[in-house]
Amino acid sequence: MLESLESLLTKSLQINHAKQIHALILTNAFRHLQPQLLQLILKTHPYNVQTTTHYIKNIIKYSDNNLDTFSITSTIRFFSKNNNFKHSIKLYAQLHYLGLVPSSFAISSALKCCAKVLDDGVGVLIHTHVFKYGFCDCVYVQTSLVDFYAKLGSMDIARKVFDEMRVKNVVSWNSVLAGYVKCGEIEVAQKVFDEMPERDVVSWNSMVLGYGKVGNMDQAEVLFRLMPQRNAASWNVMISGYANSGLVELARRLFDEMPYKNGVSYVTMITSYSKQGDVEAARKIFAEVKEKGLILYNAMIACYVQNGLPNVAVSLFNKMCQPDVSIQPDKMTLASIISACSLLGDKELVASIESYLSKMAIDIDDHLTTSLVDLYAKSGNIDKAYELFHCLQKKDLVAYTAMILGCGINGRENDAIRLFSEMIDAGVSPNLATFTGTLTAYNHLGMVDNGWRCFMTMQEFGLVPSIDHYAIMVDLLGRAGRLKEAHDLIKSMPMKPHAGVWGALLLGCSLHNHLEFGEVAAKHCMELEPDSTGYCTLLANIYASTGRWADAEKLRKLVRKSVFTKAPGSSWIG
DNA sequence: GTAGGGTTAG
Repeated sequence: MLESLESLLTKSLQINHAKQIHALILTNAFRHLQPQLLQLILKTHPYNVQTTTHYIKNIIKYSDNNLDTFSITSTIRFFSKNNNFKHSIKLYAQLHYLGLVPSSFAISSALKCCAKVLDDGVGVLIHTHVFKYGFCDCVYVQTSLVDFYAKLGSMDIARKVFDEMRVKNVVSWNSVLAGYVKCGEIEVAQKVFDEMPERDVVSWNSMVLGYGKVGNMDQAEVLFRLMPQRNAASWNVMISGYANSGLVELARRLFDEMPYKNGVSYVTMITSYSKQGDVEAARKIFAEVKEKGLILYNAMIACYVQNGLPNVAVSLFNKMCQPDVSIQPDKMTLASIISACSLLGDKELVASIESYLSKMAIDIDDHLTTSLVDLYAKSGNIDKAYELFHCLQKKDLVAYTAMILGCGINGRENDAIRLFSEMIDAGVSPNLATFTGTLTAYNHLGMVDNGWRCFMTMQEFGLVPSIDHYAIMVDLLGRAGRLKEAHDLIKSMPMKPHAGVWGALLLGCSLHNHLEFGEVAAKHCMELEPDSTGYCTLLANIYASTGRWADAEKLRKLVRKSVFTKAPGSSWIG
């Protein structure tokens, strides 16, 4: 029986056989055959990826560590191919733990995964194995090392490994080239490109990408026209290059011109239009695609969320989950949907997302955690937000900003300010949103001087205050009665103040009964928003409290009159 | 080995 099962295992490539044998082996008696079982499953693919993953995990779990290098390597490659990089890395660690000698395949696959998830710990460990097990002349292993360090941004090490390679192929050259492109060193990349003994379409694409990255689309275009052959990636890097330079029309022209569009092309166009705020153009592209995949849906959903249409995003999400479409959302989808929930304040949807996360065993990474931090903070559960915030592997700009804003709207201004200085100490650079949150906190606390100092540090971070930052500062100064400073700040603004800025000054004036600036501010407000009566009322209050009763009454009459004449649709007079 | 999707404000 045992013998026949073993020979069956090696011979059986039929899917139905594979399933039967699988069932048999799981009945305990044949545990020792699990390495072969793994091979069988990986060779025949009797299940879909999800089920296969599930079984493989179980087989490994119950294998009593009797797996061999070959089965583990195949499994590492299976996980890697299905974007399950963390599992690949874990398995490589297990291989090492079992005292098995890794193959060149295991090493290069595991390094690839480390590069994908930027796991420098395991990656560097694998580098020591390369020496230990003597893979110094294996071009695949060495190239994976170059690629790993290049992706990590450690170009000096990548270069060192590359220079020491005795045998190099075009992929090795492309790896260093892509590394220099990635960190924006286009001159060095150009030098590498010139030195290359052989170039293929990937080399050319990297150069086109590199020039696009540094904003030199002219040179990118020159290379694009010059390259001996193009593939879809060539067109796509040009499209995203133009899109990232804000030249969406040129991107679109190439998109229309390209002979064979693929999924990436559509997604690139949708994302470009999304960044431009042109939701309708993005939606048209989306509608054009016949076979819609997960990434396309993700791009469209993100577009809706980012452009203030969370409800549309949620309905598209619901559509993709329906049986006739039946696309499994992943953590990217969920990050956008959580953001939508946060904007909508939809408690029911939040509950269903939470159960989905646990049911589908979604890998909750820092990105996803950050969107949850924002969600809980915005919905008032600041303790839970804090808890998740502390669970983050790496607290980045977005996480700090979400937390600072969250504290601000939950009355924890002191926490917001503390988090701000914590983030600066941690070497994380704030952006405009961070300052919005922090300045708002100072504003609520009425801490004028600290707020002012904070405002002044914006330029140290290379930031130009937006109109809203000015509005917060005017509000802060105005409430504190420092009306001249507020007025001076408005006059110094490089952009035209909107009604919110003047309104903040007017509010300050009404709190402190300051007529001179109050009249100036009110005049601007009424010019900018002639339909709004609130400004008249504020000015009338100033008149009244400074004893100018006649002016006050005149304005109030005006207000009453306009209430009766304006906006008939919303008026009870009808 | 090159190209595409996610999180923070308004």
